[in-house]
Amino acid sequence: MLIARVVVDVPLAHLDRPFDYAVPPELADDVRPGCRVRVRFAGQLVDGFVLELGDTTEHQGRLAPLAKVVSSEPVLTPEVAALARAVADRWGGTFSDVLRLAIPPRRASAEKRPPAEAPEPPPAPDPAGFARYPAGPALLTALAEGRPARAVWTALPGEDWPARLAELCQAALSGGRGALVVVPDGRDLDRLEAAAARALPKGSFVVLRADAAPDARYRRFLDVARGTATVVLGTRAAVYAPVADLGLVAIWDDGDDLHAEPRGPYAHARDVLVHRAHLAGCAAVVAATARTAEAALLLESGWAHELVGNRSALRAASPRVHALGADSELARDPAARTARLPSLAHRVAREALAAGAPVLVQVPRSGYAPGLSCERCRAPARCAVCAGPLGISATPGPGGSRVPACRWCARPAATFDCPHCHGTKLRASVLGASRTAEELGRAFPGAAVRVSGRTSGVLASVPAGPALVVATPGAEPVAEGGYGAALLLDSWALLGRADLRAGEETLRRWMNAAALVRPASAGGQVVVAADAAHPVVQALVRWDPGWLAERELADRRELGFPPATRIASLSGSPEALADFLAALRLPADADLLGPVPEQPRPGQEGVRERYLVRTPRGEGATLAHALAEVQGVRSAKKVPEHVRVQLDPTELV
DNA sequence: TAAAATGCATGT
DNA sequence: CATGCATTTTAC
Repeated sequence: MLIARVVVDVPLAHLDRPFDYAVPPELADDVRPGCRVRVRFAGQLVDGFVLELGDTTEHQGRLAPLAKVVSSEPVLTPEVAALARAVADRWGGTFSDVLRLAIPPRRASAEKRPPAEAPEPPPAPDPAGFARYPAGPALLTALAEGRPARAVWTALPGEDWPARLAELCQAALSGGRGALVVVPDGRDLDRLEAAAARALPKGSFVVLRADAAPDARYRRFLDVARGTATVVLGTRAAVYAPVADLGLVAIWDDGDDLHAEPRGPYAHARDVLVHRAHLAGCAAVVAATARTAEAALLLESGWAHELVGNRSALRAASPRVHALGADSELARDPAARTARLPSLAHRVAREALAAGAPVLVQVPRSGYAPGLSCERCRAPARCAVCAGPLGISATPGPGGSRVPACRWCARPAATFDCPHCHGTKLRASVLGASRTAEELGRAFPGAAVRVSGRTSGVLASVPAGPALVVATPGAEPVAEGGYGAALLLDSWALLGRADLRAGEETLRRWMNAAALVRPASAGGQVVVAADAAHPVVQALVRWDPGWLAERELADRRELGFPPATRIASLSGSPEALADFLAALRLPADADLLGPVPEQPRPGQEGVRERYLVRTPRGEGATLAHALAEVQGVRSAKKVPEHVRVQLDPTELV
């Protein structure tokens, strides 16, 4: 008798295992490993995937028959199934949670198309693009020969990274292997797609983006599953794409928090990618302009080699970076930043504009005055009704009025009474891009001012020519011919954060902006509004992201934070947490930290708190298993209140 | 949402 | 303490 091992699509943790079903003779021709089926499960008809076919079962009782083969298309490949299982285990989630991210919803119409012919592999790429990196040509050769080379690539400032990543894919493809590249957002994906169109044969690659129409999304997924397209370019969910004969996985800007999956089991694209390279025995490239502590650990542990520019190439490519003194007015008072732009920043901007070049101005937040605080005691101003933060939006209200309002519940705050000191006046604690643009317009009359940010719309690029381009981090447009200068005005907001990653994240944002500036030899200058003695500022001035990443890693080791340790965050109501912890069998050397009250999220009710569980890195698997076990017991008992479990969450205070 | 297991009142 | 019926639990 033919038996199908089926993974059913139910979110219950205690049912996270395959179930055997008998294949009725009339379905035997259609059923295939990896295909979608419907089965009767606890009375209900549920969706599932066939993991494998066999002729034996461990199950004692009578096997139920498969109800239906939804489609014969093998969408769950053995390699992806193994990856999904590993990810679920590593992050304490369930297999079906991961599959929901990995396999897009089916669209029957897309399956009707006959599979296209796979294009011929291209020739190996010209290594000239990597000539400035001593280890570059060897990496290309390794990829073309199908060897599992692993690198942390730190791109030189001004690098045409989409072209380089396309060349890495071309190398893998020339050796007959597939490749997978993950980037943070749609704008980066557009650039990568354009570069791939130049370097790779037509039809050999597909672009997977989460915001694509369901039909197009499934069609492209099928191109990959059927093996017609062997290179996948995409955003974070693409780490699970079923690329045939995977030879290379790569990620761009792994420090960008868009790579952190906000849906369970909350796995980070870089970490999934590293797991995948391990399972598939393929090459891996963790690439960025800056460097994360996680990437530093990959180097330190010997898992990856460093791919960095040589000294002279770095000198030739870097802009000149100026920092301000510690006592500068600008460094201390955000409100003084633009209204009284320090003479240095003013001069640098004026010079660039006079030379006919655009100037990039990086500000921390979009909007007009997104953050407000009490004028007297400087405590952050909160909504009297829901305790959400007050702000002034970028778009003026009726009659051009700018009234403070709650950023969660949108209630206008006509009056303000500070709960700490009973002050009644508000001041801007954070200035937004719109406000900065307004003030710069006054400081440089005659210069065109353009804004790129979430609220006002993100620009992909700006033309050469004098203009002030105000952008929030991550929304900096690429300038044709490079920017003449960049002013980094968001220093205090970034460095002042209590966040564990504040230093690393600040350098990442600064470098991503500064990398768009022309080299110093072409007049490119960067002014950073922060104390020159600060290590993050030093790393920028010397353009040494590796040094800062090593320091960050050492700090985390000292403080006992990831990636040096493994930390699980447990959040929920106090009662649910108490219940959860009572059932949790902590690994022997685990610490339990907390509880700390959690900021209520918009639309969330009741008191929530959070515990952290810390274990040594080597105990991570034990911890994840123990957490999954408790989730299983709770789901079997049908405990109504959910406890959110996140392993190595990005935000750790 | 189907079968099996369990709970519970009822009648001898 | 068997029987019938309702409710809860299981999960192939």
